[in-house]
Amino acid sequence: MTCAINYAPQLRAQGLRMTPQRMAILHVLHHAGGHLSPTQVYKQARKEFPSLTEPTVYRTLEDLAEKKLLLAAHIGNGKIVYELAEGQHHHLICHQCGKTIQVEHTPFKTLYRQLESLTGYKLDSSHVTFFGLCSDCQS
Amino acid sequence: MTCAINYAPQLRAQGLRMTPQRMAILHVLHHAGGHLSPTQVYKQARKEFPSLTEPTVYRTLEDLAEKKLLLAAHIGNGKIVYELAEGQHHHLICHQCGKTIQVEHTPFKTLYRQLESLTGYKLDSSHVTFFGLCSDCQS
DNA sequence: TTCCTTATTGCAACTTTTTACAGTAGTATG
DNA sequence: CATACTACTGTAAAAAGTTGCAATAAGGAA
Ligand SMILES: [Mn+2]
Ligand SMILES: [Mn+2]
Ligand SMILES: [Zn+2]
Ligand SMILES: [Zn+2]
Repeated sequence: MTCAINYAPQLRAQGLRMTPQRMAILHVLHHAGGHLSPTQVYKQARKEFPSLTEPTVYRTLEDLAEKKLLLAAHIGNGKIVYELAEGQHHHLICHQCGKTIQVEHTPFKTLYRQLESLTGYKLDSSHVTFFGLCSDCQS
Repeated sequence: MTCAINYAPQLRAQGLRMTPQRMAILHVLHHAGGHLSPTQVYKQARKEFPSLTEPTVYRTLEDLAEKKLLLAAHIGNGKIVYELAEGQHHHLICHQCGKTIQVEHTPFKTLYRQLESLTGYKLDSSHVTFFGLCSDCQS
């Protein structure tokens, strides 16, 4: 739990404050080592900080994602999950069996540059989800 | 409203049935000419078929998207919208001002091929959303 | 330490989305 | 037509996510 205090400087740098609620939420995500849904975060973080409420969890996850401390991923049907922002990557999900794999950002760079010069948008290159059939499910 | 009957063969080909509920939903999407949220579809389709219920709308939108009659788009924060599946395209959304533009699939083809040979996944190349800053919001 | 500013939280009410299951109604077939 | 099969729908209830607002508490300054 104290490990989460290490995020205080990053928060402060973004104009955010460190609170026990945010400590609990960051701690949960820190130890999960993967993607968690808001509900999962809520249930687990409550164990460490029982008075935590849902609105706080949803707001915190959104705020921390906006400030790039977390990554949000859309995993289909409007489901959203979060993880600590560490390596830059994207996801491929099999919509037959659900198997998910990560891919580095590197192969995307060319496309991103093309899109940027084509549209004038400056893309933030983060955490896009693609769907398809994994090798097992293609037969 | 009767225009929606034209989708019956496509439904049938996928093992689905044409019902008055689906007629109403397809009709709404057909005349909207853009992306609608499930709630918007529900409210509008009720005008044409007042006994329509929410579970039917959510199920129908998912089913029709799965069978490729509709496209689902994740537009951030777990929000999802649907449109009739016509041209193949993707979206760029400005997360400052919300301005959304379409881009053709063509420039994605090379990347998709790379990812497929890299991962063994067969990607379905549909309707991905990217976020960034539009030209106006970059200053 | 104390004070001040304002970011953050909890509360209460609300909206949206999901679930399980029993009843209904497309549609193919004779 | 009449029948049978089963995809589809509505109901009722729960779960998940959202909103506005008043009270609280970080954390910088005095
Ligand atoms: Mn990830
Ligand atoms: Mn679209
Ligand atoms: Zn698979
Ligand atoms: Zn913009």
